[in-house]
Amino acid sequence: MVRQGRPTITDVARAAGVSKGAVSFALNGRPGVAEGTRQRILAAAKAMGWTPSHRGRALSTSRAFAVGLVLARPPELLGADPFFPAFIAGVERVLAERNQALVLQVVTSRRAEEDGYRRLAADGRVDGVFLLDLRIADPRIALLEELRLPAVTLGRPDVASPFPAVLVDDRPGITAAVRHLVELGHRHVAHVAGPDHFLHGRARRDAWENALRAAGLPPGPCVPADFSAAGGAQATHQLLDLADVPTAIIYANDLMAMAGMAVARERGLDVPGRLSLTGFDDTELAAHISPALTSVRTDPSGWGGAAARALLDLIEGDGGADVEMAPAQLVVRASTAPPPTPHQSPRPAGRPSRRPGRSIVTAAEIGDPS
Amino acid sequence: MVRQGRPTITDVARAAGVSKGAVSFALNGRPGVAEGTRQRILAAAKAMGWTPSHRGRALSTSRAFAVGLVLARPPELLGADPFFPAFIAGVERVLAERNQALVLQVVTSRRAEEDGYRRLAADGRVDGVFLLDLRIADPRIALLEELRLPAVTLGRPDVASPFPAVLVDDRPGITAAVRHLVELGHRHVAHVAGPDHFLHGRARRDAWENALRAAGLPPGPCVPADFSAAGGAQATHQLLDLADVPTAIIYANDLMAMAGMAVARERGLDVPGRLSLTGFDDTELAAHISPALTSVRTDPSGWGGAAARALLDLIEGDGGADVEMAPAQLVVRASTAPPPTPHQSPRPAGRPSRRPGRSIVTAAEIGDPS
DNA sequence: ACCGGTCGCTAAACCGGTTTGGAGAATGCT
DNA sequence: AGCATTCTCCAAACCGGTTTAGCGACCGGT
Repeated sequence: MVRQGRPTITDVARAAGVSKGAVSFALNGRPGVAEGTRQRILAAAKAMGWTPSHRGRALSTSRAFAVGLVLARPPELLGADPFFPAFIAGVERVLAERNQALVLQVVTSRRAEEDGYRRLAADGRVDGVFLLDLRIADPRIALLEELRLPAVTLGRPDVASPFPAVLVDDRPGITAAVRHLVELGHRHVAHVAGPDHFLHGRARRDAWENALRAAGLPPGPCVPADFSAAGGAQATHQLLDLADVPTAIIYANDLMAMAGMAVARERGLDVPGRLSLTGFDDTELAAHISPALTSVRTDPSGWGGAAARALLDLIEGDGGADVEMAPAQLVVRASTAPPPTPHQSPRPAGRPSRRPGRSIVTAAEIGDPS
Repeated sequence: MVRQGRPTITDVARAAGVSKGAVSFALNGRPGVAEGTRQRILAAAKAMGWTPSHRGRALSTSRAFAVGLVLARPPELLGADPFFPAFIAGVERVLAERNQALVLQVVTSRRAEEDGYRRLAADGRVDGVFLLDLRIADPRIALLEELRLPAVTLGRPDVASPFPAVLVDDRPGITAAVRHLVELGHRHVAHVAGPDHFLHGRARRDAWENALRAAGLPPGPCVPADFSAAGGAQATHQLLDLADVPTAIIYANDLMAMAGMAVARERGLDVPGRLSLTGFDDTELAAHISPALTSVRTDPSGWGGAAARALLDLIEGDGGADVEMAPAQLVVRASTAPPPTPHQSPRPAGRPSRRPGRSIVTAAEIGDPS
């Protein structure tokens, strides 16, 4: 009689002439099974192509062998932001090694986001989750605690958090951008920020402000936007309508910077001749627009890998420590140049040299098209 | 004594004074349980906050209550392509309604892709999968058949397929783009295509070729690229290096078109004065670059929703029919204009009027910035 | 009053693993 | 040899649901 369907542990046990328990022990490398028997069992398993049923295992061990990610960005932004796919790719690389799966949830409203976590927890679909896009006084931390759902945050929350964090620091990149512009002679450096309630948006803005102050300059105007191209364009219009037009704008992401570049062009302002622009993310496209966009390179895929490792370690019981990631780096391209009216370049104290060092690299070094 | 952990069906049964079976029947709305008893059971369940364990149910019903998606694009492309996030968002909307989850796998090599499906099937993690980016003679169809994994394809495969398809047709969009350019007077319309092995890349190319022939024009040069900005830039260089430089280029996606626009600018070619360009996807950014990009709008989110519905129906047993989606639409913006040397506009037979009809819309109509 | 059928429910088997308690054999030690 | 210890393995319980077989009560019809 031909057995139909997948073989079960019982079939293997019968074939190897042992009990179910023995097969389980042999498979999981537990002691208490003679080496010869173990080999015989494994051979039988392989012969009949048996893989332990994930469902059976999940039930008996109360584990899901999966982790979750709830994305709560508006759909139009999701598509434009290169962050998530890269992050997820990094996550997957690690998960695949450990035979875990990623359960994704995309929601639009904040209310739905909470439900998303609740459902993930209630269904026991996942053993842990990633917490991205941290917000000021993020309520999700308490929620996850209440749900007893292990988590790893991307960035350090501003509230007490029991969860390990993957420490990403956007500030050095922004600081380097400001310094770069100041060195070029800019004195009116504006900022188009991300939404106020995001911790990372706030961090970029603070870094911009602090770097300007450190250079002895007053922070220029700052207008918060929403990371979308439309928002970037609108913010740029606002800045260029000011009486005292900035000579440089630091955008919180590439998408807004690219839209801003178009706005400048439409208004007849040469970039970088009259206006310098910098982005953030270093999208693939950044190097391929004209002029090529000076941007801050981050490593979302690396973050994803680190976050996945941290989360799995946390779930396994060991780990729980924060992991620090390399700081973001400025990539200098063609969208930045000295300002139009040649100021006496202020040369801030210490005059950071432009050598490609920790936080500034040139386009050529990273293989940009010539 | 306080029960710890989540209540189980046994707890509910005890509380309601009935057997496990009765609770199960009541919950699932099966006949054979008196109305009064049913109410009592449901009340007890609600009182103690019981939700049936997904794991227990999965084991006993041999269902995963989840569907899978294996993404096999190179990482750098994943980030740049707005397709996936939008598709996934559409999928999620439907899955959430039906209390199903999405298991995502991102792989890089084609070998890993096959393993991805095999693992998904072997682990029983999903009840079905989506099949995207169909290729010529796609081997995955046979693989999924062998794995007995229900699937829904996006587009109609070129091989016999037992799976329902969500029929998306990129061709009308490309056809409209060609017609638009021909109407403007272009006679040398080139194409920067996607990779040859993709069915949709091939379809766009065929549409381009056929539309030109239909207009009585010889197909211009066509260079296949890889959907990346770098690829688009390189392809554009190739085209502009030709002795007979085309006056218009149709790109298979926005990303390549944007990179191409930058290349043209760097070479001193005015867009659209000397060269007209069209994209595909209608990325958010397309409307916000300068000049704004004429592009073909698709509806990946709608496709995702339709695909999810089709897949769930297939899994449930009903359904299995193909579902047809609205054709892609051309959105005319500022990157297209009459060619430099004013040809006698050939006015192809029938002279399709430019009224915003089935497959052409103007930027204003879709709320583009003025 | 008897009989056949339907209704409402319970007990138990089942899905496919993991884990525990203990039996029996082999080994070590005196 | 006798006893304690260790090793190897099995049987059975368990995870939390679904599903089947079947039992008793109630119903209407003759």
